[in-house]
Amino acid sequence: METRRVADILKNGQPEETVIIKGWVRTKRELKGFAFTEVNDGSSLAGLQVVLDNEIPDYDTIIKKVNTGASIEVAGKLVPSQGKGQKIELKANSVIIYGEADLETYPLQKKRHSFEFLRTISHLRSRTNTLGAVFRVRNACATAIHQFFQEKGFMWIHSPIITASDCEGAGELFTVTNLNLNNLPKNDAGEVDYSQDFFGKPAYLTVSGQLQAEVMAMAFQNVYTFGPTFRAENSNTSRHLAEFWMVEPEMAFCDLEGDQNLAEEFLKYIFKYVLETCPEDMEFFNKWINKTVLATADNIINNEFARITYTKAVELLEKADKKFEFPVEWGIDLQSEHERYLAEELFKKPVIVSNYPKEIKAFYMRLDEGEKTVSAMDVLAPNIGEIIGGSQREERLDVLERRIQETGMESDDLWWYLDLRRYGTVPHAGFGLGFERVVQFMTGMTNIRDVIPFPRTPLNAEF
RNA sequence: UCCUCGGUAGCUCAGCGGUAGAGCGGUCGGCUGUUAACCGAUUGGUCGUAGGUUCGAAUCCCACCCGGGGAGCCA
Repeated sequence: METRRVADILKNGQPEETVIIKGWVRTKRELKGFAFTEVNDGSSLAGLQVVLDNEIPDYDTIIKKVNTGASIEVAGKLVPSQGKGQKIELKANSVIIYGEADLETYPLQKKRHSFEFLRTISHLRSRTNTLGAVFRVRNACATAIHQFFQEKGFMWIHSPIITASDCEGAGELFTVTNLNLNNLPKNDAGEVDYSQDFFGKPAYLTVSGQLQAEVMAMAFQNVYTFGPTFRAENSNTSRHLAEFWMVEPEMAFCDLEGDQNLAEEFLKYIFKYVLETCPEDMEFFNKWINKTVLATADNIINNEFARITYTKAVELLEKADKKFEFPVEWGIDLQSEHERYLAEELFKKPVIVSNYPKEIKAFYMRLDEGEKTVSAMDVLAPNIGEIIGGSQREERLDVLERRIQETGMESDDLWWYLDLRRYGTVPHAGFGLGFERVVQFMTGMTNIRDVIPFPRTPLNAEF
């Protein structure tokens, strides 16, 4: 007989003759001669209440082993519940114990734990309500991303995880090598001789798939990457990971406005999708984690994002009735406090800021008329800050070469990137989005380490 | 990396120079419909690590390690 998922049983909500479920015991309430237990199989936030009484075979031995954390299989009858907390419950006919859990050492209790503590038991924390809900939402979010792009005819492309050049210059890189670190080959100058390394030159974990996405967009028009990205930056914040997932769409024949339109449509789509597919989990976050989660989602879905230029943003900040730690003037990079003011206090919704000074942005962003600004845009979200960063790319070979020089990049490494402008260049644009930040924003979780199953941060790679 | 707060029982914390505490959890007992069940009893500690001050240090000082929050960098 087929094993049923608890989510389906609860959704159906009807009595049934015989049902089998498999899962992990969350709680047991033992009375004289019978017991209630809640079994969770990961399919939903709510578990199924199972009633065990001394008519089942081996009741006395089984009841001692049905403890929080134990894995069991229950066969029985779905009946209307006499209690108040649930519509139906499973009256067990028989129970199989797969694996016991020693209550004296099992670290998860029937009460709330701090997220800090749960991080020290990442191999078990997914069995808690909150982390369970987070990872179901994370999955829904990933599904929504693929569905959004696939529906629009974007091709999912697989950018390399190992790259041999630090093209974007974004942050510190992790080196990839198979040289013997205890006996490094040296050249005449006493430096490490990478010609003897696996790739014959230094190699790194990717910090962005953007340049490769541009390559593929020059053949397939609309593409996106969705995969892991690495930064060896020593950042200790609630918004940074050394290993995180990034989504990077790239569109040929597209300008900055089209880029902004896609970003807005994209965020609306995934919020809508998650609300529709994980209503129970979202209610949970709204109740226990952050009471503005549902209102925020509603705000995203039903309002147009504000769109202002950097120049306008600076104007607004200069006349803001608020004292900033970092003073505002045209030319500065916007600080966290400035971004927060715009998104949280002034507009109270996501704000797209565009056309930043060229000095504070990357070399590949398209130079605007007047050559003071570039066609960049950031989507700033309340409580999270920058959630999306994108731009129209510089498609003009001469301008791009000039910008590479100005920003001190090594054009020899970029020969293939420049070739895209030599052969059939087109205006194109794209953006990057930190996947975990979207999950954070959506769930209201304050620390990014709690929205990825196995967080990688400085000094932390245990699991 | 910087600023700041913290590290005491399995968990969450109180104690802040003079015998190491509470709640929860665990264990045992009670209870025929529980819902983080309830009631009673009980168990549980190198006070992050190493130095120093003191008659005496969980408590004061110093260094280091680890964690939270904020900042920088960014996604």
